[in-house]
Amino acid sequence: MKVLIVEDQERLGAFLEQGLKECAYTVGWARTCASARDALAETTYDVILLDLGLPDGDGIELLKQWRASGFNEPVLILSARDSVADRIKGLDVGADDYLPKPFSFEELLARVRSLVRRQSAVKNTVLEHRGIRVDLLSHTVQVDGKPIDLTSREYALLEIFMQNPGRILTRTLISEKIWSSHFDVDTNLLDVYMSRLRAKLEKGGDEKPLFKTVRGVGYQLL
Amino acid sequence: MKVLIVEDQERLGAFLEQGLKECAYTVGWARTCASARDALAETTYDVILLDLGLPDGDGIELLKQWRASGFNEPVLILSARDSVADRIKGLDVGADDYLPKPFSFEELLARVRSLVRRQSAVKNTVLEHRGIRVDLLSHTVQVDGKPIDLTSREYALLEIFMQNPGRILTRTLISEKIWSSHFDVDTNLLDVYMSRLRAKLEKGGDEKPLFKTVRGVGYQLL
DNA sequence: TCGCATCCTGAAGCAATCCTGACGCCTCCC
DNA sequence: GGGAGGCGTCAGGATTGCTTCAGGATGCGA
Repeated sequence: MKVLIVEDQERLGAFLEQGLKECAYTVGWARTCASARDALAETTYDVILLDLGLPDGDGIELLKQWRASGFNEPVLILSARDSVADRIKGLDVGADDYLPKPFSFEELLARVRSLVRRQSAVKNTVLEHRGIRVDLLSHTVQVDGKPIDLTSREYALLEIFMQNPGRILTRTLISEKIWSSHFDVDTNLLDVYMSRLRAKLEKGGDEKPLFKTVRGVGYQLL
Repeated sequence: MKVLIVEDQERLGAFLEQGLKECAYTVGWARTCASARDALAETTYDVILLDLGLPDGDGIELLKQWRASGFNEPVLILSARDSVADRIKGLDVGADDYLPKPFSFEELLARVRSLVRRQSAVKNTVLEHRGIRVDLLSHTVQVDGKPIDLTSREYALLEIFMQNPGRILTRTLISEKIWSSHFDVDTNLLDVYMSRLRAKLEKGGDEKPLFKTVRGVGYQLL
């Protein structure tokens, strides 16, 4: 799950970045309108946190342009301006939510979750498949009821598969989601992590393996 | 006192809303599973009234997911299904009470009051977990009956964990609660206090440690 | 069946993160 | 004014996860 922070204040930005990373979001951070545009041109994000007072232009204008050009990811406006008029204006030009500063991080998290959920309609908080349980909120994993320790990379990888059981996921697709856009192709990092996941998830028996390797293409969660 | 009604029948919902409002409850009303999830993500409620037959999913499933993700507000199931099996199923997945339709509003009120009382009774006095006793009123702590001296920071930290045993709490979330909001990210204050807490609370033996550190994320009270 | 491309996986270096003892500053209290 | 205790900072060492690498295994086309 990827979040783009558009915020020029160093402190607040760092705080948000850190906090969201801890919750296993992939985080991008743009400090200006210009770099926000660049960031969105490069990859897609699931949610955008948009501060209004930016050094090189107004966030409202930016949002208006985005919406005009058919861009429809959910946008959550963070702003010190909290008059009703500002709120209405923000929502009018296409923001999905409006959070006045100062806010508690907990509340921000709740709203981000709500936006993500709304976007992907019936997305569950718990994914279950072949005895594997992934709790998207607490980021915990169980296999046949037994809790399994995964590192954050391993978890991210597993989540992608659990969101798409049965589907063949290409290496590029996976790598892009886990290691952000410009991923070095000449590495076997993905292989290594697949190996670790299998080691941690697959039970001893000679059952059907969990992951199928599709040569030259990617992997598939069976 | 806040109550969330999850009910798709317009008539009954309106009736409940009206009745509860008259009794000075703050009332939220969700007509679908999806909006119930949103509502809970946004704020906390003191009691949830949950109807089972919802247009976009089963209430039982919803409740199961909530409980799985560590959500523990009291839930009162309202249902036309009243076989003993249904009752057991509901209570099994974590409902606190079960009220078969049709019911008198009088009775509903009584049960809501009872749930609120039960919860706040538990909430306001003492938290206990793995031999640790935290008295929220006097701010005193005991481990296996022996009183432990904690400084106020240490106590605040412990209280947060005791309010959420088993849940992974991110560093940002904790820091935000203990220190001001928008906490400085580049400090190891939290680490230091975790270290102090462990030193004071964990007993010599080689038992399961009390706190688990989740690298890059936060800590968890086991 | 051979040879090549691809994949698997253990080992090891590296970097980030975490732990913890030491210390200085501050406030409160005597 | 002096002492005690709490708070926050710092730094070195320990730990853990991330990444790279290399050698072997496996699959696939010729």
